[in-house]
Amino acid sequence: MIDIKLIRENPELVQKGLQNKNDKSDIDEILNLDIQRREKLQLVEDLKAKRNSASQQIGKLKQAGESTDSIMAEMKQVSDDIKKIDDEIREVNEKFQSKLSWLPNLPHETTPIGKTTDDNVETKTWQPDDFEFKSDFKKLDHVELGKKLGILDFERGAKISGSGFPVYVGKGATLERALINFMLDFHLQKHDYKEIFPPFMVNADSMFGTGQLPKMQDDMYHCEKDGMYPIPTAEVPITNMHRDEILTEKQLPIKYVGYTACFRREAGSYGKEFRGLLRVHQFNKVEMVKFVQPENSYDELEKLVKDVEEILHALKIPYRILSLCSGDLSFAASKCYDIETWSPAENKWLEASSCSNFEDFQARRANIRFRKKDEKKPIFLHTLNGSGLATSRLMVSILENYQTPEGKIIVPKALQKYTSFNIIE
RNA sequence: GGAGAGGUGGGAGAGUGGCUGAAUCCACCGGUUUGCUAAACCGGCGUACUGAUAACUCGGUACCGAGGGUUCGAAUCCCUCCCUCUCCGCCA
Repeated sequence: MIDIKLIRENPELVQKGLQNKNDKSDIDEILNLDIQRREKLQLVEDLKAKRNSASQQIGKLKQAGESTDSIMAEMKQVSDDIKKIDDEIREVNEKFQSKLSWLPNLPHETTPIGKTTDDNVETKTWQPDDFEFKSDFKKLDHVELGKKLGILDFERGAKISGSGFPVYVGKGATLERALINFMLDFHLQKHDYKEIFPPFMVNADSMFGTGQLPKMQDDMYHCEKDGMYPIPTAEVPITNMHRDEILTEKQLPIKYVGYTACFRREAGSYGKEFRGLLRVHQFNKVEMVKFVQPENSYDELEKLVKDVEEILHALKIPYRILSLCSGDLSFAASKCYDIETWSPAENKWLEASSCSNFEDFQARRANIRFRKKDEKKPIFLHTLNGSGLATSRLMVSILENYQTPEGKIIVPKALQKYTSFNIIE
């Protein structure tokens, strides 16, 4: 949520930021509702003050045994007026809150201005020193490899659930599990995160808190009967752990890491991108979430990216980092880095991680604050998260990069102690 | 799914129509005393919205699980919903 005070004080700045984010919302309408709302509020609160003091007086008069009929009749009228204005306020307020909840976060000043993915800025590329994968044989893509080795079964996934629900089989399943465990252990042991294993379904308040609702409604699965949403990312349950809480300065920064399955409808994105594991409805992801003091959040974002990079260094997967442009930023983000891993068969980069600073946007929605020494009021903290990483895209890069000319897969060294086999054939 | 009990400030817990934004205790913060620590004593201690002020602050309103209702007036009475706990049933 954008601070209404910022909109009041600096509407041009907010409007500009929204435009840079390709958002067409009109600030004037919100400001107008805000004025209406405050005018009515003042009116009704004066009446309530009047009623409160009269009521107190009635109490005293009654105790003294005096008549209260005329004043009670007068207050009856006041109460009726109050009820009417309160109804009007509720109506205006609902409209106001709803408009406000559709506004995306504003881009940070270091976020490159741009409209589309073409405007994203590459900040780094990396490949292992002993890059042994560039040999010149014809690389099979992950779908062919998966079929040939019997480790991925898309047809049966489609039968039991639908397209976009892959089945991992045999050593494929073990490799997937190894990858998850490796990444969790790595972040726990090397980066000092606390592990969380959250629910995979959340309520609407949680979805609102992290910014999925109301705007992304159609991108999510929804169990209407129970009002539950299967999570699109662990960011949602983990960030909402501290919803409506006031933390202490000492507790910060809080660093959580958790594995969850992720569920996405991916409405309207069928086509070539959907091939194999490239875009699926259910995938696995290890996610890092941080709660930090505002002045530290951009340092923490850089550290978050480093944490992701170290995983890829250990796995020896080539990658590049993009600083997303304003137009490509997600709804809640102020700044975001995408980390993309190399797929030699697809001959392109695949987004495997996204590291974002939401500043206080989510904290406002989810009402997450902390108490700071010498500050009278609790302060909204900053939240960040990053995938560390999503296994489906990573799996594509692993299979394709680690294939041999014979069509076997060498298990990356870092994963071998988790798989207990070194090769898939 | 059935039956019962309950939801009050950071925590424990009082309060059954006006003097209660809420006793008391604990925690926390500041101070006094004291070799240090502790103890004791004194003081402070919710949040949001809104208005005034250059600011320190001051005023108004709201909040006792949520939403409605009754009433001049609701933590307190009524209705609906949600959640927690106990027992029974079902179940991985």
